[in-house]
Amino acid sequence: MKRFVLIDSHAIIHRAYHALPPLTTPSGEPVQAVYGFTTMLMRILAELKPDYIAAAFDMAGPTFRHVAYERYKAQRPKAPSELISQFSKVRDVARAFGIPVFELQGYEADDIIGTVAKKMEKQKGVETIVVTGDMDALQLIRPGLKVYTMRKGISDTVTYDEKAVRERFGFGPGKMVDYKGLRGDPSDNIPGVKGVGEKTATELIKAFGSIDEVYKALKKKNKKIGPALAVRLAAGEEDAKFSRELARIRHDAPIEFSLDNAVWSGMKPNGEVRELFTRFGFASLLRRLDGVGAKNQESRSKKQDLDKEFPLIGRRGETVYVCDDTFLADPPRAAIARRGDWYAYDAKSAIKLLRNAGIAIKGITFDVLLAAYVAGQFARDFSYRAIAAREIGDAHASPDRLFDVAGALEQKLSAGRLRAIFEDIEMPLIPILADMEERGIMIDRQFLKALARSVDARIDGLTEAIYKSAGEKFNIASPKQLSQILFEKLGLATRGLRKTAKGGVISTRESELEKLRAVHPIVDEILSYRELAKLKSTYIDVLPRLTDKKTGRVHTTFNQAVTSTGRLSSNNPNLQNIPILSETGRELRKAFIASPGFTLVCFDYSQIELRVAAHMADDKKMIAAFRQGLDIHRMTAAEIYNVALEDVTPELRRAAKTLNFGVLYGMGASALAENAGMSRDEAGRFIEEYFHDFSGIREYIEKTKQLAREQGFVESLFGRRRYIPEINSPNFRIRAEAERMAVNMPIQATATGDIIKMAMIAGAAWIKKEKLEDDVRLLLQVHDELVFEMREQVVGTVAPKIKKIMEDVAHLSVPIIVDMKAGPNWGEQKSL
DNA sequence: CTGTTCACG
DNA sequence: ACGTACGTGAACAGA
Repeated sequence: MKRFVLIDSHAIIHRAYHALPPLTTPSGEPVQAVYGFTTMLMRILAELKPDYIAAAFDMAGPTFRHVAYERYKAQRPKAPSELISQFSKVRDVARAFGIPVFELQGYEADDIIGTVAKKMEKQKGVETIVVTGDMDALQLIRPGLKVYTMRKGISDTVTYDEKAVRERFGFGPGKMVDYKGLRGDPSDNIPGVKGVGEKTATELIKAFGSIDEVYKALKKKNKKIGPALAVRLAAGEEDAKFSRELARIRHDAPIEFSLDNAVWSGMKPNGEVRELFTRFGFASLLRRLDGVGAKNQESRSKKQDLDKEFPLIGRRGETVYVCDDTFLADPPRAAIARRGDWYAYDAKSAIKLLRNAGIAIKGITFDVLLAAYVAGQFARDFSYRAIAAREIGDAHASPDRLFDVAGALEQKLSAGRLRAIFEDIEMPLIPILADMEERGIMIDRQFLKALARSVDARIDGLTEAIYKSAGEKFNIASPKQLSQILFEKLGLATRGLRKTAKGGVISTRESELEKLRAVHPIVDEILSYRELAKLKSTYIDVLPRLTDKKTGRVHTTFNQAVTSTGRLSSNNPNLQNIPILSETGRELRKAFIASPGFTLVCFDYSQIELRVAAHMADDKKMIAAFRQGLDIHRMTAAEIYNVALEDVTPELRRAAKTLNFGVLYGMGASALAENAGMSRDEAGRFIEEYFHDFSGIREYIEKTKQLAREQGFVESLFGRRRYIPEINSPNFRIRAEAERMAVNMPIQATATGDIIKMAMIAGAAWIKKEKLEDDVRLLLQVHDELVFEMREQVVGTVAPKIKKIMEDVAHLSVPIIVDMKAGPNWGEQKSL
């Protein structure tokens, strides 16, 4: 089977233009779209290895769509001149590569694509792959035609065939135009039916198959279409049909096309390409050009001199600068340079990038990203550009100025104990996180699939029930529509209900709906629906997509420079907020499994924040309680209610627990009342009593606020800082908010910033010392919890040791206790 | 692109 | 009378 690659240049150019930062040639002309197109082209050539290739372009001037519909793309601002100037450069690149270019006055690139794709239908034995950045092309998919496009940015690519479209949308490629006709597309100014969004359009197409069938059903008063939706559909019939035609890619453009003119016989680095790359400043691509075709994989041995293996970008005395393409971008995604030691911006990314190339880097001593994060000040933006702008006044500093940036930050780390936080905690954590990310955690996809089916069935049932209770169909996921149904149509009482923050609309959040449970059966149904829909769309549907097909593992990214308290955060996917409380949530956790031969072992710090608070506040009563191993919530309840420990009821304990945590965050009487289900007065007395009994905590809160006012920042036990300039704001609300942050930060930072990170480092060091790397692997960190997988036979000896290391990593005036649990997966864990 | 809601610690 | 409990990431609606 031969392969024909058809490039939608226009879409790629737009995508690259928006996805990449503004890169320029040495003479200052914008070229990021050209760069993006070129890297994409080179990747396609390497990855897809085409036998035939062609590129379609737009031509300036109106197209038939403009003639038919004057509002078409009217709202879209005219392309900026920085983009327009890049179109011809991209054409030059395509020509220099020897790729035939197709364009036609009055037609867009995708119409040319459609036409060529149509002609290819008859061509047997040739598979067509359309490369684009535009989901519209999915309508072209058929047996023998796939679409290669980008999920986000330009490097995250995905190939759609018929099956993939069905999985993603629930219907086949042939239905895409009908779908878009209903849904519309704001970015193309395609109206669609007003009031019908992605979800409703999907449901309609799934149920009826096409716009025409939807309207036939509407006329026959099909029960699947509720009254509200029926009104919207009726009003939008013309729009729907017209939008469908706008969305339809044409396949009758008058062009001559023959495969014979599109033969690709491989990349031959020629003078023309070289000349262009030089002119555009594509230094790294120029070097890569030499590698194309000459596949000398063995030369990538680990011992290779880095200078030879990686594109140098400079040398100054003893200093060597290394980079790859991500370093050349502006700002670079990662950077690394050598001056005796290794310096880096985002060392974790650099380590992973180099590792993928078969090169192990050890001994990175200074990460500009983390230094800037630890030095903190008032900054939130830690992009290379922002840091460079702050530290050396040059937002466009190239990576070879890393040392200058590092030098400036080096000074700032002299403040307080910041250097220790940086050198002893953040820097050593880097390789540990890199390992965790690369290792990933195994997912049981069969299990997830089964769970998806059962959750789906329950959602369908609830949807039916809700429509029935409401007397009409509506979008349950829309707070606006839901509010309208609940409070207008069904007339549920709104007294005492909260309004939303900005819109002044009555809130439909869970804590409000909770109050209406007894009033109407629909409330319960909605609550259950919400829970399941959230679980499905956020976790169950997403995890399989992010799971590596070959290894069956998901790889999160731990961000080390985001939070204001020194915590890590996790994204893509976020594995720090996997449900646990609800029954279905726990079910989901069962999908996270240990590798074959391994057991999942979890260690969590028991009430670590409260223990840290007792220590930092030096609160005698609380310290005594922890030392005696008392149930702290029970003890709090006994104290403030003035009852004996054994007389504390579960209700009292629950209220005390809310208070114990609430106080750490500066909770007020009204919030406590709301939360613990008591009156405001009662809550007020409760808090008063609390501070009377735990006077150390009260004094600590006052002292912390005072300190924050005086120095403008607060500190963790180990000297991590958060600057809070708003602490002296004349605005009460802002000041109060700042005070709560000031009180909370030292505790949260000490417990879930410093201590757990120190434990990770100590644990990793021990594992290494004992040469247990193959048997014991840290997989996840969830703020006060570490998740390992351990080979079954070592659990008995290793787990107690890890527990001990975690408990001994810091010495407080109260014991630090770690609870251990183990099991075959994350959902079924038994205490060890 | 913002607001709302909700998952976790 | 009010938005008053801290720290995150993500999906979705609607403009």
